[in-house]
Amino acid sequence: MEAEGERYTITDLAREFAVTPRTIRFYEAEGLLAPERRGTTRLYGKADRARLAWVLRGRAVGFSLSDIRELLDLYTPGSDNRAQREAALAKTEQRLAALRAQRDAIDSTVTELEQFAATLRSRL
Amino acid sequence: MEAEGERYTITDLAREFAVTPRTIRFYEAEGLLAPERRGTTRLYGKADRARLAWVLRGRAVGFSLSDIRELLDLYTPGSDNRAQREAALAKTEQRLAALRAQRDAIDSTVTELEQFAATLRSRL
DNA sequence: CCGCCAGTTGACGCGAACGTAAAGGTCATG
DNA sequence: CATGACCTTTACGTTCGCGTCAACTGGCGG
Repeated sequence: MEAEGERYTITDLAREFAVTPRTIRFYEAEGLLAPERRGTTRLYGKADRARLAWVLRGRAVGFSLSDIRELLDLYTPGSDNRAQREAALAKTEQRLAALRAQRDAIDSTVTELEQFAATLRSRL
Repeated sequence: MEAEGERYTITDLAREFAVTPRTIRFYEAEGLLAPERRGTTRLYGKADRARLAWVLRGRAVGFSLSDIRELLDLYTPGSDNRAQREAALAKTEQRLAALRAQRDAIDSTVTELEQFAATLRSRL
């Protein structure tokens, strides 16, 4: 089976995710994407689209591109020996801890901004 | 009253918040801090300390330094006419919306990473 | 007075994440 | 066949957030 399904051009994805084609090519140069080619033109499938979505959400939560590459590499099992899986688990849990801390920081900031907004409204 | 209270040196604050003095000076150059001087040496008070804490938490949630400066400027009322307060309120609520969106992104990512961690553990 | 530490101001450097030409290939359409 | 739309690569430019000297200035202990 030759992976039937939607194919997207680079500008399709760029529009859908509100980034520039340049950005998508840059992610490919960084090893985050690897679309097929028809000639020289890139052709993206469902999986590529999902990876791109992952990358962009990673970026939205503050991950660096190399962070994201690392996580994506964990997702795609590769040669699966025990030590590698344990390392992957450890790294994943580190990320989780950092994310929860970040969410706490966001919550504090939100609370503070809400109070500030309230006092602003009260003075109108 | 001459604002009695603790005074901190730059390295005091640097240690307390786990940043380098260079970082603190940089924030001052960016207009985020404005400590007193005894001669040329910087002296930080409680308010400066609080501002620094704000800056660092802002950075932790992904704000740029100019974002942070903007928010700090809103906090310090300045010349308080009605239009300005309404603008401040609008900007504050934009920030709030962005922060909530970011928290949602974090929650999604956390959920996904948790599932991934679970499958990793099940394969050990 | 000497050395040393802690502070200061430039000024240049750097990695990350793209933007922005410059120069060209390919394909449809009039 | 020429024009335009869309794709490509190569390569240099830019912004942000500091790091890293370099060179200097007090203040303090011995």
